[in-house]
Amino acid sequence: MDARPASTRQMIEIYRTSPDGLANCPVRDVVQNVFGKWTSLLVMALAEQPYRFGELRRLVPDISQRMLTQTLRDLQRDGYVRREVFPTKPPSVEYSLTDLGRSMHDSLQHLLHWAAANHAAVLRARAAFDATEAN
Amino acid sequence: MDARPASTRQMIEIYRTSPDGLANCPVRDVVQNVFGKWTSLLVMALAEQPYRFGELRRLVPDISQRMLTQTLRDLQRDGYVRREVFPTKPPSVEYSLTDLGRSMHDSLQHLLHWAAANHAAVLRARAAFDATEAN
DNA sequence: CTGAATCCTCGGAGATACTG
DNA sequence: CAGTATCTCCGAGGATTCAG
Repeated sequence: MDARPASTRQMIEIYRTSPDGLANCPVRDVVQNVFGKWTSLLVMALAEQPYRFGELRRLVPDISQRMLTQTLRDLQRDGYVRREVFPTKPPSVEYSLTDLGRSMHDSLQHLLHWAAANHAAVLRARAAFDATEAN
Repeated sequence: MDARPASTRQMIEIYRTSPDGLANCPVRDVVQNVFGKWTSLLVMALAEQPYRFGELRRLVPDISQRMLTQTLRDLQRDGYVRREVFPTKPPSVEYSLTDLGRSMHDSLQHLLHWAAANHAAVLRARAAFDATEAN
């Protein structure tokens, strides 16, 4: 429809023409998993440096240990995170980003920084919307 | 902590030091709302051109009309989408991206394209993980 | 220290029917 | 045509307890 190489139109077509309808859409399959409640935060942390389980737990105090375990496992499963076990006296496990994870983080960065920079604008929009909606 | 202007470390600090803990974190507040099941798809569609309600419905056949209404409303509330009502004989409503929405879409693009390009790699990682996990 | 196993809650999301 | 109103279901996510 237009000249752009990977146009939004093409992206929509990818959504629409995926095997089992939209359920197995490639883009969504990836993106949805990136937007769990804790995923982006952990990816950001691990993009900075490798961390051990307990370090991540202290770094993100609000996460439950169940969610930390599960999110790390999901990230590992999708190939974003590497898990290394060191058989020390109390066992220690180190998590780090793979090349795939680093690559994904680079693309995610744009949105994260945009969000940080434009949060105020979104809040203003919300307040204005709620105000005009209240009548 | 380091030289990067908006470093991941700073991003993590933004997460950690937000008013009510992580609950009202600016970054997450924005990002979470962008990753609803249909949000990115609708933003992509509207980034291409304005659409009317029924057009969006046909463009995304799998979405229920309830979710279409609700997602569009959420997008409008956060200032990403403008809603214009034309009092024609059968009323018609047109949705289009605002400047804020277009700006957000530009940042989201990177991840969407990354997802489309790297979906195969993720699938391979998953298969390998599940294989070694099966024993 | 690094998890696994259970139980429970809450909200996202779908199906269906009705309305200006 | 463009929505609202209910009902329901399911799974993400949390709290707690147990284990290597």
